[in-house]
Amino acid sequence: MPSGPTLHDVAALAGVSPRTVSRVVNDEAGFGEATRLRVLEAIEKVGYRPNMLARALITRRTGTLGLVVPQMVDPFFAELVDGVQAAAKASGRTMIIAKHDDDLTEFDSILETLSSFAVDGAIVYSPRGERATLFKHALRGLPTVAFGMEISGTNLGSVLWDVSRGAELGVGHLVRIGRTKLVMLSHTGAGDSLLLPRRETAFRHTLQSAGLEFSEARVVRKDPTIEGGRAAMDAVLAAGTPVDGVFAYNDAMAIGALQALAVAGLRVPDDVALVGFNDIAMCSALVPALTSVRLDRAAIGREAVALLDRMRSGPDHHPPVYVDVELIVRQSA
Amino acid sequence: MPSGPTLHDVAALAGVSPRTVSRVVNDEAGFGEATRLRVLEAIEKVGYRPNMLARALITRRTGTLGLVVPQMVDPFFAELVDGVQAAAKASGRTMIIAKHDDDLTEFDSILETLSSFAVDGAIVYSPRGERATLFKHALRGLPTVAFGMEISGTNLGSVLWDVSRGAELGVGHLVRIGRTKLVMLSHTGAGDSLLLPRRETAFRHTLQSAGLEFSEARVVRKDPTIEGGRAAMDAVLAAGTPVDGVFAYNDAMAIGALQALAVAGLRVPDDVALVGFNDIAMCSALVPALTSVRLDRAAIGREAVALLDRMRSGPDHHPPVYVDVELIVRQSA
DNA sequence: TTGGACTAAGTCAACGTTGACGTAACGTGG
DNA sequence: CCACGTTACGTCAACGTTGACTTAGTCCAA
Repeated sequence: MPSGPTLHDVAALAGVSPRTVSRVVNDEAGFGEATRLRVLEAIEKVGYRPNMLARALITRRTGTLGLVVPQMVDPFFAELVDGVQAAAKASGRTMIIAKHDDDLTEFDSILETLSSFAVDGAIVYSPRGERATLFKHALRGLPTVAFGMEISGTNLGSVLWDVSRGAELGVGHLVRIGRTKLVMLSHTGAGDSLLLPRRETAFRHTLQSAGLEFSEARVVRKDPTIEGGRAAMDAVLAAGTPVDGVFAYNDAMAIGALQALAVAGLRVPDDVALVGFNDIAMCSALVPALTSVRLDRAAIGREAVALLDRMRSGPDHHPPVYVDVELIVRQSA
Repeated sequence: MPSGPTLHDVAALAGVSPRTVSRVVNDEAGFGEATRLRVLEAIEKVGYRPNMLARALITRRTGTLGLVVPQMVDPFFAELVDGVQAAAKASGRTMIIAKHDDDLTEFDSILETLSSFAVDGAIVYSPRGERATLFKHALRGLPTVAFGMEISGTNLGSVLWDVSRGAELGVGHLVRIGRTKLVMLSHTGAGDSLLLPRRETAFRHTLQSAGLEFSEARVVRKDPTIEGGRAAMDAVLAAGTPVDGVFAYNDAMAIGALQALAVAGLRVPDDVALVGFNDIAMCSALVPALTSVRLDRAAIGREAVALLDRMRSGPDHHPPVYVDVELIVRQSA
């Protein structure tokens, strides 16, 4: 692995000092036009590229952000990654993406690695909402923005979406279109302790404020996957629970419900209306297209990057940032 | 952003020279047991973490690999990323992931960035199979493994999967289960020029060698998406082309076909058997579960990392590596 | 003409680590 | 007890860049 040409090589060729080349490269002031041209020509000729390692060693800035998510196979996270990366790119930064598989030890070591590479900040989806690790690295000097959990402090901020309101929107829509026998397909939720209960609570509240019956039998909990959704829907049908509207924990479960309903010969939305959560891209490609609560991933990414910027220049404490949710009505409800 | 404790801080506390601390940290030889313990204790006490930037500046190694893909929202790529990352982790390395959105300029600048961060190697899915950019950066010293295209040279290798064989497997299976009126849902294929024709060619060859009719009307080309697959299948049905077996360009198109067939009241696999390509995770969650040609993403990742290792220590030229494909038979065919 | 302000450079050290080399102390075989 | 190898360190420079400071020259107003 050759090291490539350095400032010195360029300087020698252009007949100036390395410091001057550095100034030209970084577009600082303090050089003449003629010099600038000679230097640029020399840079071109030797194919010089700045060594980020050396630069970062001094400046302590890399122009790089770290993004840490549990996984990327779930389209929700894939699209979240996309949104954050778009925002990072828009602000001229490179992204390092890593995943922790919900493993706390790995999460810790990823943050360690990011720190040792001197990323300018980290944007993370903490495994099971874990907080201590976040505080630890933030205190050591890693500016961090957490997703989906309310947390703030020195070097630590958060971006959230209002899950309760999203659930209200979804369930409210089912009520508004005249559905009265609602069921929620929820998830067993070992992790995600922060966000899960809100959806169920909102489900109950919305039902009650609409004067509709609520009972524990109207919440079925399975894995938050297609198979889980199918199993949950099957369980509802097998139990003979009357149902004309379904609110799913996420889109994957909604897709599973769609399958189960099709197999059972029930039409969507005629017999049963169906609302998902997250609005992954696939929602619009389903038959019938899935009504879902949208989280604007692009906005989330922008807010996270913007918050990181504010944290770097502003005072210690920054309040959590909330990103709007929105109901996208399609064919399924 | 504080810089954190350095070797010097540890050295001062332990009463030794920084060089000795460095030796302990890197587990080189040349220090006594008592010293080792004192140093470790001091490291613990001050919370020392090595600065990767400084280390990499000298050693020219970062223990980091770069992975560059067109995008991550397509489950195929998401799972590919997963496979590569697992392999990198298994060999003790960190991954930097970036996406280029099929933009050649961005691809170039990503490779530039990776070089300037001194990654130990890059694993890339080149936009539209572009080669020149790969050669350029490889020659400049970035060891690179390309996916899905046959290329090799100094610092440059490739990992491929045999698309033709995959297509033969898929189509052959349809023939073997007695289907005689086959259709291929292909894609319009601006990009992917290398891999696309193979599938169609294999489709034709397999048909012909089974003594079945082939005509251009039996290949319909649309976008490689769910919607594209649905449109393609609709087109086949609308044209009245007799069909009892469908081979799709990828799983997304197969899912679209599944939808179109359901809407048309045709049963899968009874009326029409269906085979996808890639075997994304969702295949097994569909109803009916989708038979698909599997590319082993974990194996692909392992081979790519292994090839990179061989390239770093071996001679200049390494032949392309082929990863096996396999037909996963489920309910749809 | 002097002095001050400004411009266009150059010099040197430092960032935190490791490579190359030096050296004092100790052990060991003859 | 001397020569020699080995162990356990220490010293110093270097990696490629930028921060802080210096310097030489120019321009202009007083």
